[in-house]
Amino acid sequence: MKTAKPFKPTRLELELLGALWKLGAGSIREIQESLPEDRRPEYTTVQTIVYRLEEKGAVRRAKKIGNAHIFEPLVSRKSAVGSLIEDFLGHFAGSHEPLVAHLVETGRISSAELKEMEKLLKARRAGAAADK
Amino acid sequence: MKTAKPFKPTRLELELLGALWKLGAGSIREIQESLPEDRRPEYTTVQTIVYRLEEKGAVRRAKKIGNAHIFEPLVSRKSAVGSLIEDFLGHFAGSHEPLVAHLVETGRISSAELKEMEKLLKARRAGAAADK
DNA sequence: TGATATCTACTACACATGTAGTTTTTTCTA
DNA sequence: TAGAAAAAACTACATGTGTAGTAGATATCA
Repeated sequence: MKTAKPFKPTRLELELLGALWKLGAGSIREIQESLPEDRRPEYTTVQTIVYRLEEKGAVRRAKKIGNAHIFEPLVSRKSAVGSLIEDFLGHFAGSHEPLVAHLVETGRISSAELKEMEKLLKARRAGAAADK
Repeated sequence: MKTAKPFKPTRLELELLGALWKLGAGSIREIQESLPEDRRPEYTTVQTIVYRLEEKGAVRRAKKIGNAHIFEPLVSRKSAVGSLIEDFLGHFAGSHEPLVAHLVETGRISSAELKEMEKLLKARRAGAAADK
């Protein structure tokens, strides 16, 4: 079971994909307007990025309403975020200790999250042998 | 207490800085040759990157041996890696759950590391009030 | 000291990304 | 149906990054 397309979005691409994941699908205008006012690019900028996402196979034109194309995501948040993380971890080939240490030291991880991680870890260990 | 310069290295820059951190200081040639054979750029490529690191204030010419300049890092691994992580976490503004979940799901974190994190977390909590 | 090796300094270039303007087409609306 | 509004399609451009070549200075060795 391969995870299909490892699409690694750039900062802006992720931002727009985030909007699409929330919206489900939407026009350029809708995408643009769903972005937080502080970092909301011009309409044509959003358009450019969406077109690029289309070229990269990350979104597609689902239908047309009036004269507007409605775009829908073709990659899941999970896979996109996964690619990002994998790529990032590449920087730490070997040990991720600096990463986890930093997360903890800067208070990025709460004890609740740690608990959650423990649970996940246990579950993973339990199912590891049966991994299919 | 501000952490001085938040220098965020690129992939290659980090690679070269890594070499310098290991070496302590070194010439372009030494830096180049200390890189793993598989991804070892041409001498001039290393040179270009080191020059850029110099412009960015991340390294400096410490001295000259023969006709070769010896460069030394001006940023610590900790601060550089910290910047990288901070930047990366920006992608996950809000919740880092996708990140930790991914780390665990892909077996990136061992139970030993989790234990370590718990310890760190406890220490942090204990010292939090006295944070100076 | 002259040839050879090495290094520096400079230049070049393609590709990715962020950013947005201009022109053309389509669709409403008075 | 003509003009306005909206969107599409196309073009442009600066910056950052990876990658490396070339020319000229410098050191070293026979």
